[in-house]
Order: sequence, then structure tokens, then C-alpha cells
Amino acid sequence: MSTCQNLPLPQLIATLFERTLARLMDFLEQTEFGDLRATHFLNVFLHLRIDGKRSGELARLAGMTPQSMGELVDYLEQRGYVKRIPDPTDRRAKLVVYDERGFEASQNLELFYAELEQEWIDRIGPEYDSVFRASLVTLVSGGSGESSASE
Amino acid sequence: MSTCQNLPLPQLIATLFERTLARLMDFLEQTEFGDLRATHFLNVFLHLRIDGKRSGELARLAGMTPQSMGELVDYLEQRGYVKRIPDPTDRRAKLVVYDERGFEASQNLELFYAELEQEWIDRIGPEYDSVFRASLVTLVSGGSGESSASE
DNA sequence: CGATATAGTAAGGATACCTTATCATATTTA
DNA sequence: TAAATATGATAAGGTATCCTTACTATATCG
Repeated sequence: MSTCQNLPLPQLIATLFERTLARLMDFLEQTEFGDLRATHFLNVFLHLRIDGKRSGELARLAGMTPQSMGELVDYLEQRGYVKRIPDPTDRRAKLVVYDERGFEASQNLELFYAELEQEWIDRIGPEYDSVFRASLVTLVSGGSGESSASE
Repeated sequence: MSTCQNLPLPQLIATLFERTLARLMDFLEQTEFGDLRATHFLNVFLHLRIDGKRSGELARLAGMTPQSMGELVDYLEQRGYVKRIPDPTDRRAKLVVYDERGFEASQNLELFYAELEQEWIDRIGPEYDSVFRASLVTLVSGGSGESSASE
């Protein structure tokens, strides 16, 4: 078993991500947030920050068209996860910000993340944790798409 | 910049994966395999092995219905990436195996993975590489969905 | 042999995402 | 200031992905 020692790192990342996402969706099924789909995490919540982001900026970060992002935001807005408020710096623009249900979902998500993270640390061992985390931070920080986060 | 030190590990994995996938799709656009989409990697190629897998098994691994997987395999079969051959152990079943173009695409993918992996190793430093890889292998090996790979 | 389970497929629908086009506001330039 | 261009958002319509329901063929169990 475990014939994956020789797999390239990107493939390992993909596999780990796939399983993580599957667990996340399973988790959500059992909460009141079962109407959230994978695309809402990957393309919206993963990039949304506490003081909001423009829909177009979310689209750019997610690598999709502003129209498609608009539909995702519509879906989330109708269900109370986010709302659109005027952007004070540009009257053309609107800011997508969390709404009530979005805050609640975020808290549940934090819980899920924390539990899974602890499980991972237990498995790889605490002495590996710091290097593992530092490596991930290095790889994520350097790449493209990072915005001056505001949280 | 780089405000991601405190992000949970699963979120770091998701972000890294997202960027990796974006680079992969960009890379493919410039090859003769531009008709491959993200779903074909995540749901088919990531699980397909050299001596083939049943369509239903692929569906189970990908967490989707056999019908949806059948459509993906149809798409890939029409374009010469895979073909279906009878399963010698069960006359109901068929094995999905690589076809000519699938082998060529796999070779290109290997190249892409190797280059990206080297870039990652350069960035996190070779002394971190072994721990990083071992951690990933641990996390991927233990979870569910691992099949007795045959490559 | 008959009953049930399993592998695969077909048909039709919902959703996500895209392309093209339009409107409103900003910004640049003459 | 006025005109031209750029940018943020949205609408309409199309394609692809993935689902649910229903069916056929082969295996397996009694």
C-alpha cells in the first residue's frame, strides 16, 4: 500500500486537496449550510476578506469571468451569506461583504479547519508541523494572486 | 504582505492547489492538449493507472456518479486520450485505459510536474523538501480513497 | 432456475461558466 | 469643459458538467 512516495509534489497536493474538499462537503451536509457548494469556497470564501472585496476582484482571483462571479454572489446573496454594499471609493463599484449567515458559516468553517488541522498535525508529528507549515506558507506567499489581505 | 502565516493548513493547501491548477491549465493551453479541462485531471487522470480502471471505480474515487464519469470518459475517448477495453475478469465491466494521445499527454504532464516541483524545492530549500514531501505522503497515504495502485 | 446485486448506459434537467452586448461611472485628453 | 476611452457591474443566451431516474446485461446467491 501507499505507493505514492514517488508522486510529484503537485500531484500529492492535488490528491490531498481533493480529499480535504470531499470531507468539507460531507461536513457541510450535516449542518444548516448544506446549500453551499465547492465552488463557493474555492472561488468566493477563499478570497473574501472581512472588509469586503469587489465582485470583479473576486473573479480575477478565482480566474473566472466577472459575470460568472456575479452569479455565484447572487446565489450567496439570496441565501443570506453575503450582501453587496456600495463601494465608498467608486460609485460604479459594490463591495461583497459577509452577511449574517456568512459569518455563521465562517465560524463553522473555522471549527472544521481547526479539527482537520489538528488531525493532520497528529499524523505527521509535531516536529514536522513547523516545517510543513512554513513550506506551505512559502509556496503560497510567493506566487501570483496574492492580494494585500486586510484581516 | 504574506498575511497567511495564521491560515489553517487546509486553507493553505486549497490556495496552493488552486494556483497549481491555474498554472497547469495555462500550460496546457500552449500545447496540443488544450481540449483537456480541469475536471479531466482531477476526476480521471489523477486516479487512472497504467493497467486501467473501471469507469465505476473512477467515479467512486472522484466522488461522482457513474453516469457523470461515463460522460467524462466519453469525452476523452472521442479525443483519443483513453479507450475502453473489456475487463477480462467480468464481462459486464470495461476497463478505461490510456490511448495514444493519453500517453503523450501524460508525458507532457510529467514534465510540467517535474519543473514545478523543482521550482518548489528551490523556494522552500532542499533541507525542507524531505520533510515537506514526507508529510504530504503521510497525509495522502492514510486517508480514504487509496486504491492498491498498480504502476 | 429464479431472485437479487452490480457494471454500464440513456434521457432529461439543473447549475456553473462562458461569450457577447449594454449601462453607469471614472479617468484621460483635447 | 467636452469628448473619448477605460472600468465595474449586469443581462441574455449557449455549452458543458453533473445530477436523478430508469433501463439493459452479466454475476452471484438461494
